[in-house]
Amino acid sequence: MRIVRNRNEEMNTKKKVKALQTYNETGLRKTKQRALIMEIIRRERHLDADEVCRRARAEQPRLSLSTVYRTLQTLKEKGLVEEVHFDEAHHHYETKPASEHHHLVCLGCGQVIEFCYSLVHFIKEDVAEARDFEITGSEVRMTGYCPTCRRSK
Amino acid sequence: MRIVRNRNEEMNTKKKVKALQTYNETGLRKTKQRALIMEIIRRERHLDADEVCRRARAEQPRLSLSTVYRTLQTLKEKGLVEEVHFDEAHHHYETKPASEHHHLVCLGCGQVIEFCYSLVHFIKEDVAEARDFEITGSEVRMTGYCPTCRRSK
DNA sequence: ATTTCTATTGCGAACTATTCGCATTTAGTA
DNA sequence: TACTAAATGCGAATAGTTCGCAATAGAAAT
Repeated sequence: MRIVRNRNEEMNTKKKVKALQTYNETGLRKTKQRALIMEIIRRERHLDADEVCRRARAEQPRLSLSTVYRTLQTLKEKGLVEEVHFDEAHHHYETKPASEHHHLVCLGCGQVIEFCYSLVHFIKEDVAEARDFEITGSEVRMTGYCPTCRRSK
Repeated sequence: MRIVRNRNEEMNTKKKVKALQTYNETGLRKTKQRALIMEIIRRERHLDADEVCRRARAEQPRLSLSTVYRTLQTLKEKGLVEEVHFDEAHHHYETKPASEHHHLVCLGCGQVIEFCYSLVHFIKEDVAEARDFEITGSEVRMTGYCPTCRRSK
């Protein structure tokens, strides 16, 4: 564990409120890189880090892949971005959605469909109670074949 | 796509039946390595490749990590093993369970609890119909904190 | 039991995803 | 405008996984 000495933590209440109004209430500095990354994943969902970087470099050619990773990590910690896990051995990212949703992945063409299901929330509450867990996240992923890919098999 | 020329495919029916009785109906050759890997993941659930390899080497010190990866992959294709995805950027494996189950992971101590929920199956059928997908797999994962870890926070 | 055929293995190198250290730049203050 | 710490870019390091290939070893045929 390292000690995080965040500017905000040292401020008095009045200043803190002011600070929190900058950059989307996160207390993070506004940078072109971060804004662009945020914009890209807001526009297109469940990209992986490399895809984010490639898209971003169209506008900021010198953007570093490390920065992309660091930024996604930071935004995830701030709760603005969610990491999703498909079958692949790397992560995908998306802006935190208003309503909880889940993923249906076609193994043929790779398309990802998002779907909502209030039952999932119910399961979550139920599991939390049954196992006495404080549940912080849940992810439902289904894989299969879309109509088109099924036909061409 | 490469052409798979499997011995069994060339056999006549009579011989084929005989072959299928060897090594658990899979048509795979019986090897010490494969048997050991299978035994290890049957005994202990959701290990990752490296953990499987370390445990196996207690008995077969020269076992190669590549073999572990290849074997898990093969067994997965044959439907004997399932790959599960936690938050980490690598896979975990378990023998295919009799009944579909899901995972609850404690972010504090890392323990994994398996739970069953027939509702999940219902959701699966429902999504399949609504989106016209042939669904081949589903995975539900919840993360949070167990009672013990919650107390020590 | 011996031979034959090819699946499987071990090894090291290659590859992909991710993180880290550090010098440099830059946003937000004072 | 100057100061300070956050954020960036770069290249190296690490972790997980796959690949190529020669050597080994199951299973079928003799």
